Amino acid sequence: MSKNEEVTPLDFIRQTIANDVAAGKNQGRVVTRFPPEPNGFLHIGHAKSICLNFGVAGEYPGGQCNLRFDDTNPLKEEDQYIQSIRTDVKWLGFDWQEHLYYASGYFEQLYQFAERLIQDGHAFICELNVEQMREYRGTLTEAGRASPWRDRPMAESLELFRRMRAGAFPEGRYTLRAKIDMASPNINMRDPVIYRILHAHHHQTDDQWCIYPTYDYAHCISDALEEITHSLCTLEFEDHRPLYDWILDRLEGVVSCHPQQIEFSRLVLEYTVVSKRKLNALVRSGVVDGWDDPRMPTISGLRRRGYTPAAIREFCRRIGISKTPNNVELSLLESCIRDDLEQHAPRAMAVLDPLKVVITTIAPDHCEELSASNHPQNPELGSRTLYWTQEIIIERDDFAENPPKQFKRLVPGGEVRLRHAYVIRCDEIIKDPNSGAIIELRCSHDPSTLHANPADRKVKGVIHWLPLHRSQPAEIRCYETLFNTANPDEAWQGDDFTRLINPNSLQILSHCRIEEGLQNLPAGTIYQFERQGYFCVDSRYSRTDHPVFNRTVGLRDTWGKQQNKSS
RNA sequence: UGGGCCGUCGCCAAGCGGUAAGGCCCCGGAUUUUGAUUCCGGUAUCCCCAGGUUCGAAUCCUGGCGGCCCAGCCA
Repeated sequence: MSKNEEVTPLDFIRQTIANDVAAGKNQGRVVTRFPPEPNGFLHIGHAKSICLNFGVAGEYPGGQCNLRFDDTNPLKEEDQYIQSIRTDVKWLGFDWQEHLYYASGYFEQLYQFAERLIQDGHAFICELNVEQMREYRGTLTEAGRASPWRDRPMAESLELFRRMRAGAFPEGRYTLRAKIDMASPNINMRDPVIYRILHAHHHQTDDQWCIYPTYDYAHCISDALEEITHSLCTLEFEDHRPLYDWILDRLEGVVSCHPQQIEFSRLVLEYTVVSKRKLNALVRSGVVDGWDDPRMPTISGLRRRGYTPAAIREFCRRIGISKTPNNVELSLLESCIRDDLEQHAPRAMAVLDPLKVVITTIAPDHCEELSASNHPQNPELGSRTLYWTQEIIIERDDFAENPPKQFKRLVPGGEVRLRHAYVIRCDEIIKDPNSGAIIELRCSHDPSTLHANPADRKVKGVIHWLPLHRSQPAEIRCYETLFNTANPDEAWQGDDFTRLINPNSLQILSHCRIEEGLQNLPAGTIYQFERQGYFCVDSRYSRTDHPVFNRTVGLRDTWGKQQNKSS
């Protein structure tokens, strides 16, 4: 490999898997799974897991990644989430092929295995209620006490378990517990509940069941039944691995596969929260207009904002996989979307805050067709026609009556180039006699400057513009971070999060103008509005007679940065 | 202060006993009809700290310090 080739080193999980494959473990197969619970929308943190699981599987011939809904708690889950999760995973560019599964699809087997555990003396029916169980569990520093039902005869537990399934008892009356070790320093091993009674309708199994397995019990067995080779999950499940292994060890001979669980640290992204509870609170409070609000870190929010699957995948590649507690800067995400859009987004012009300019050197009925390329580096994106007319508009802050140092735009008596058009000189400022506000500029143009720079002088600035009458009105929505603090998760206390909300997170500019031809684009279409940023047609509010664009991300702005520093 | 895990540049992150990759951010400079892009160049004598082993340690050992996770019949 040559020196200047970029080499992405394997993360520790990929190293482990590569070693396993090389050693012929699992007959060299690589099978992973992405196991969301259908109780909410997928977010950027899930994207990390999706990219890892599907990504790794895709790196091996015959590699496979299952999409499995971890639907063991009917109280929290809904079918609509299943649909949105499928949509989002596909949109991200991944394919589970025929491997779509549900933990609920294994309920019968799970039940049979539970009977087996009881028969083997590894599980018992307990009658402690929630409070009692908490008491018996002990604390982090003190061992727990055995349940009085721990030594219930096997046959009695089995009988009770069967009656539980038959619906003979109310919720909470009994639980099935694994018989492990109440003195374990690992609280997960203190006889954890593996089945509970829930008289609830399940979105997949209807009313077939009134007992449901817990995550710890169902997850490892589901993995094993699917012959997962590497079960990748986040760090908070590290303490559950002994239980994962314990259950599969007890079922050896009945379940032939024992996947290896490996944990990695979950994504923490500046200025965002991803807990379902908090995301939900934002939606319910009306601070955002739904799960797909462009300020939300959900996949659907990012999509509506204009983020591309490729950019999100690249982001996940760049953040890497490790066990280090992390706090990724937003600038990394932004860099990924800029890199993608820089190459692919066609260019156009839009004026967000118009200032009228009259070109005094051409006739009122003058309309000249100018050709403008759609991408400075990629001619394949073609070109379009711009109309050079007497009345045009420019961005209000591209003119300064009293310019700051280094200002390269239009100033009284100064010249500036209009992008794809001529060099103009500002000859006169028209102000509102009452307010003193600038309402119009009168400029002359230099006809020799269309595709050439003047020979005798240097014009340093280039600004964007639009013909007043041959442009269209549009609404443009500019976003900032939803929160005013980089670590909203820490700052979030109780449910009073309103003080954490950035009042400028959404700015609606309703008097913008865009090029003709941009008012009837399909939702999601992305353009770069030159000198400003990347914008995409909003999927909820945009209509032909009222185009709405979302600013995905601004262009890198060294001038603005400089200004901020000096002010 | 029970158990588990983690500590390498502002933020991610390689490194696996042979003398600190890369990306993002940042700072210079060149090119530019986007103050964009692109392009060059700069940015850890040091790897949480202290000892030790070794010809040689970010990597091994010992002891500290700091951070995260766990006491749901959630996942």
